[in-house]
Amino acid sequence: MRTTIKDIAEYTGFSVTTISLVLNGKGTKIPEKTKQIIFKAVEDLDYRPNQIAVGLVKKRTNTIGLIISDIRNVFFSNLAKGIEDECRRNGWNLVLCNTNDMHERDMAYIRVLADKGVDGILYAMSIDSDHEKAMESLTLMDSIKIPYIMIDRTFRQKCCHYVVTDHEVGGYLATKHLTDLGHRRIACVTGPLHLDDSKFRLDGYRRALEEASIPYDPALIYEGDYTVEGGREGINKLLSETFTAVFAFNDMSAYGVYNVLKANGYNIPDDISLVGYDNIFFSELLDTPLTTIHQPIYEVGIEATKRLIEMNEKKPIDKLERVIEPYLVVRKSTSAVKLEKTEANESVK
Amino acid sequence: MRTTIKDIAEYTGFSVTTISLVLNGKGTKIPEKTKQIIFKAVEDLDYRPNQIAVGLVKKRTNTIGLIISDIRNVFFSNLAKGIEDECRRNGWNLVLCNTNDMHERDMAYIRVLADKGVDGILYAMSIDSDHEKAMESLTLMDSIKIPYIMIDRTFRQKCCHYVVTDHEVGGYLATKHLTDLGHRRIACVTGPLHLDDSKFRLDGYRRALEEASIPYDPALIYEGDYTVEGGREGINKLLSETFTAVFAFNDMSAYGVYNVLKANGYNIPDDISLVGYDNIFFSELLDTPLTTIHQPIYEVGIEATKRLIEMNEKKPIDKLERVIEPYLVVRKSTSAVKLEKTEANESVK
DNA sequence: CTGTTAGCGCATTCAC
DNA sequence: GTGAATGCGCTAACAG
Repeated sequence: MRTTIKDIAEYTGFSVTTISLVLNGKGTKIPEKTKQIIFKAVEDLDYRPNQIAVGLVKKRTNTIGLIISDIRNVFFSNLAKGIEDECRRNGWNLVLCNTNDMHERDMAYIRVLADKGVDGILYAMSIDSDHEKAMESLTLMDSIKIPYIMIDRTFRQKCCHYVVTDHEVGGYLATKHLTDLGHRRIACVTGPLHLDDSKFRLDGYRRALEEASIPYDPALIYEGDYTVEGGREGINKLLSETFTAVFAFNDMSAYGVYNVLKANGYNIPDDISLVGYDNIFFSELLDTPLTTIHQPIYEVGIEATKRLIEMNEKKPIDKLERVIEPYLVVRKSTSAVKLEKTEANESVK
Repeated sequence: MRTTIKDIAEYTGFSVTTISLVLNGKGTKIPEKTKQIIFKAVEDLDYRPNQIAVGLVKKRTNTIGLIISDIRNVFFSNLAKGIEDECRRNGWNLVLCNTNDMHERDMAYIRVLADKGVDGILYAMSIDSDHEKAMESLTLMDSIKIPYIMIDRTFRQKCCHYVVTDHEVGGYLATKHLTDLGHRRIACVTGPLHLDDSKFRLDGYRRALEEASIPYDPALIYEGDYTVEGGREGINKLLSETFTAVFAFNDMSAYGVYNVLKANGYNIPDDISLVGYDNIFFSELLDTPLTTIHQPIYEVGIEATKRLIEMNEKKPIDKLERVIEPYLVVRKSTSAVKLEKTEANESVK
């Protein structure tokens, strides 16, 4: 049996209260001698407070719940690492919940986390959350009265705390890099466009286009799903159009584009430039290292965790709207557009 | 305030006991009518038992602790996904702990998990655990009296439950594939050799060599650390030797080898064949898709979780020694050795 | 300065 | 069939 506070009370002869007091640093007026004895006993009996009991009375578990779609997604595992690192620094713990992008699981996990008494939830909404579903899960979140912060994905129709990267700027940066290189026909493999992040990246894309006086052509836009397979399908569809560059809305779909392009004999970047989004560490390992937008997602995890813990310390919680800036990482998959395309390509071979 | 069992007792007029009884399916002798009323009240008041209170009295939390080095490692995130999936199916939860391969963190997390009252621990020991440290953490694990299973990495000097893949067979398979292709000089970039898994893969390598009557040459062995950087360093050192194939003990270091080899103008597989280990999803996305050993690590997660949950259900826990077989995945990074190497290479160019 | 008394929310004997 | 009493291990008034 685990030693309890009672055991060390008997062992020392002091009452349970005294023990609790000194162990929680509230024994201001307890003689040094008594403390010594108690600490020694704690040492001798290897006593550690049962956190379940502590949690029951304090209504605090020092635990955060993380709801994401799939930890195997490198993007999310980076996020999770940031969160867990910050948790550890503060003596907190992390409960991991994968929803596989199913809204019902969002709902189920929110309830479970509430039942377990977590002190906060970090929430990356399921990809299948349309307006109604998003509303439903956020209403549930509000009803359980546990602080929560939305990460990565937002849902602006409802006011809530969030820590995100600036997807509009990211989309802009990626596209501007391409227009700066002279590209005027830029295809897009987006993510699901009912998601704010995808929507914003597309906004950024359009802004960069406008600045370069390039008309927006819907025929160049393929709505993907952030997967390698989606990237493959997208570029296959897109290949009937003419373009000199592709902007994939995440690195995973960029890999799909990359594969199909190379398989079809295209040279990257000589024939077609490619820029991704996320800066997954694999991207620099490709034979043609991928130019991409770096999202400081690890930092998002840290920041969100810090704030969530803060919310548990002090009362005043003003609206948290933290936007972290992404930046462009130029590697080998993009180059200036060839003025006389066909000829240029020939000369390369 | 959250509704408690007391609330629904008052609401229905029945006692707390009765509520508890029917909600836990132990009200065999309670009239259907009463049950109906209670269930209705639960519905009306949206009552859900506080799991902290339940945990305190039942001494069960239905929670598993997972100790790994770094969730960003694709290998571990696959493992974690398997674990969490199986947890969810059983109504359990997962607490994630990253140790960054630091033994002291293993120790700290083991204690924390015990304090939180998890019902089981899945433990992948820190990479820096030498004999003494391994002994220390396993002794601690034993002392806290919580069921635990070692995953991926074992420590055979001490008897404990484990679920692993067969590293010896994996090493054998990888090497045999190479010897079958005619390679006789096969370089190795291993993992830390004080780890059982690396040690066993090397054993497998030697067995395949013996079978092919190839002498073991220590000069071809570089002890790496399972990182991309380690792979780079390893191959740079090894390049002074002659060999026609490289066996990297995990895909990450294979990427390092791959990069350096290509950067130095070697063609894979024409000049040098390369086989990795792990079958990370990224390996098939390389320009030269990597031949590698697939470790069913997701399945390891599921299996380990199942057994850990079982240990909480029934008493009889016999020694668990589950070994899951890996298999070879042949892709494009390996080919038959060229008989007249130099000449053959020239003709390719 | 320290001990007594009450719960936290729930499950579980044991009576009625 | 149902309820009152007890306690899980701990913290926190409140006394003294």
